Amino acid sequence: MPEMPEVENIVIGIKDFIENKKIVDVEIIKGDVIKSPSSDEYRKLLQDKIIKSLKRRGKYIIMSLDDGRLNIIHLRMTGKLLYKQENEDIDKYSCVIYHLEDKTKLIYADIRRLGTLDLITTDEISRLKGLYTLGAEPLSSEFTIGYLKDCLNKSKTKIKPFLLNQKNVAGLGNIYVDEALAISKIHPERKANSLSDEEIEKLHQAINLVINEGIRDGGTSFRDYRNGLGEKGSHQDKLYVYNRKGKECRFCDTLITKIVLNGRGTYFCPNCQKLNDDK
DNA sequence: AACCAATCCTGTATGC
DNA sequence: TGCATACAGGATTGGT
Ligand SMILES: [Zn+2]
Repeated sequence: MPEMPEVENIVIGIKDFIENKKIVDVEIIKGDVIKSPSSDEYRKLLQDKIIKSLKRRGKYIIMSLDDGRLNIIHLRMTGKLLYKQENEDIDKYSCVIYHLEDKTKLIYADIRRLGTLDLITTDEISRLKGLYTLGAEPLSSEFTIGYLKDCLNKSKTKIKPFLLNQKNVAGLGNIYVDEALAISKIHPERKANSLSDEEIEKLHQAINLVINEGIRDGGTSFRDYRNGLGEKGSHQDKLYVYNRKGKECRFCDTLITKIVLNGRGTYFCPNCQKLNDDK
């Protein structure tokens, strides 16, 4: 469900409410989302710990505890992190509830339960391969045109799967990749290493643009996404191609096409985003 | 090493 | 209505 802008909004929205608060109890309803350690250990290790910080890296949420451990949360497709008063009703799909010292609670809820919770020490981070191998963050000083160009030239795959690979750019997902390719007018099946310098520059700019606007709009809410306070985002109203099959391209009025690429629904304008002979 | 299809899981939409 | 099928903001696994 959530890509970088959605995760960023969740973290920014609730961090000030939970930082420096003590976890008085951990209630485990659906323990299969806890990947490590065991559910019992997870609960015991978090009990009476103080949340020192809540941060984001890629699509991961990193909760630091006062004993140095890290509670690593990944929402995958339908995970939510919700902050509520202790007397408020909880989501039907709640999996884990962190009860805080001030009569509030943080709830991990997940319809499909594809999301993951891992409680680790700092020297165990390399065990979480997905987190350890993340590439540069959009909008960061590390994410330069040169960085993108180097990664692209090392790749033999198509540009869309390249951008979905978190080792290249951290935090992009299916929506924002299609949007960035639409804005930079690049066909999703182009080979990553076939892009011209001009196209790489436009793509770099488009990635930063869609991520920045996604964050500013509070994320994209199609069905499940809500921020940490249960509010919808508004970026779904501004999309150029994603989920717009058969609708008019906002640049040229051609109808948006949908294909399946590496198992992911993929939207593009067949007029603005042409496939050259270098495929 | 790197790519890609299958897989995890449940809910919703669509078609017959 | 009932049932089957496809599909969904993702990442890991295993085969090639
Ligand atoms: Zn167009």
